[in-house]
Amino acid sequence: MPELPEVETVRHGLQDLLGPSAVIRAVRLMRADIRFPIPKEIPNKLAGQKITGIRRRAKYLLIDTMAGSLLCHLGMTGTWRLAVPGEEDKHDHCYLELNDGRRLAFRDPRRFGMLDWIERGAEERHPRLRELGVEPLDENAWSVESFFALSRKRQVAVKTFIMNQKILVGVGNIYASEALFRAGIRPTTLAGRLTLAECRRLVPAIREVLRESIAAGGSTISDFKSAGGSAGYFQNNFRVYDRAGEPCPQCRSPIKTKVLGGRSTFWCSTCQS
DNA sequence: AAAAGCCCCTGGATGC
DNA sequence: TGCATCCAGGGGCTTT
Repeated sequence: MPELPEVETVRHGLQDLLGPSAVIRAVRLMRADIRFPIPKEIPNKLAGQKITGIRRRAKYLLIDTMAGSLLCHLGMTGTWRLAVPGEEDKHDHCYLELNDGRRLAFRDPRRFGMLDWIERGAEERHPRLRELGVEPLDENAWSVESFFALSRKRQVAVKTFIMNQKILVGVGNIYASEALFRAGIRPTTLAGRLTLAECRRLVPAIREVLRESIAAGGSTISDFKSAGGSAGYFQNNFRVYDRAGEPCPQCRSPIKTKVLGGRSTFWCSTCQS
């Protein structure tokens, strides 16, 4: 589900829900593992801690306290919601019980998500965070020139390349197709064959589609919701994703689809060369 | 080092 | 209504 805009939407929603002075009274873990084992010390570490901030890094959420951070990846189906009494679910894996009586629930039916504990100051040593590429919306960290340089000699399709979290973070299967359409580049183009001119279109196209989606509250497919419970509407703005056979919004020729690197891919063979 | 394939898991949509 | 099949926002791990 969640690519950068959705994770950012959840982050923002959690921040609004929690406000500046939320305190965790207790943590309940309902299972020992989801994708990976959930550290058993999380309840002890978090009990009594004030939440000092909610951050996003790549597709990860970090719930910060003075003791350390709860690291969370939403996988495909992970959600954080304010729990509604009587709506407990078998896929609720973790509850954060707040001092004000509210309960935040982490629910993840497919269990592709993760929860981990990062001791304060140990963030840059975390094995999952250490290997991540640049934040595409960080104007200082990412540029056309650095992207062009990184792509040299890479024999992988550009769509797979921009979804590689070690290169740049946050772009998943939806926004990869959308950004390449906006840039007029075929998903199957080898990354190493991108011209500088193409990179000059692709870098801003990635930024543009991510920003637009964040502004729309992300894309709601199936049941994605922000932590505050509202749905995003960027799915209404998809130009090619999940539109196989429909007319291209620019030229009316039918949108094509094929599986690339195991993921459904959508493009216009007239507008993208 | 880089690329390709397989795998984890549940549930919804579709077809018979 | 039931059952089988396919597909889904991700990414780690193993093999080539």
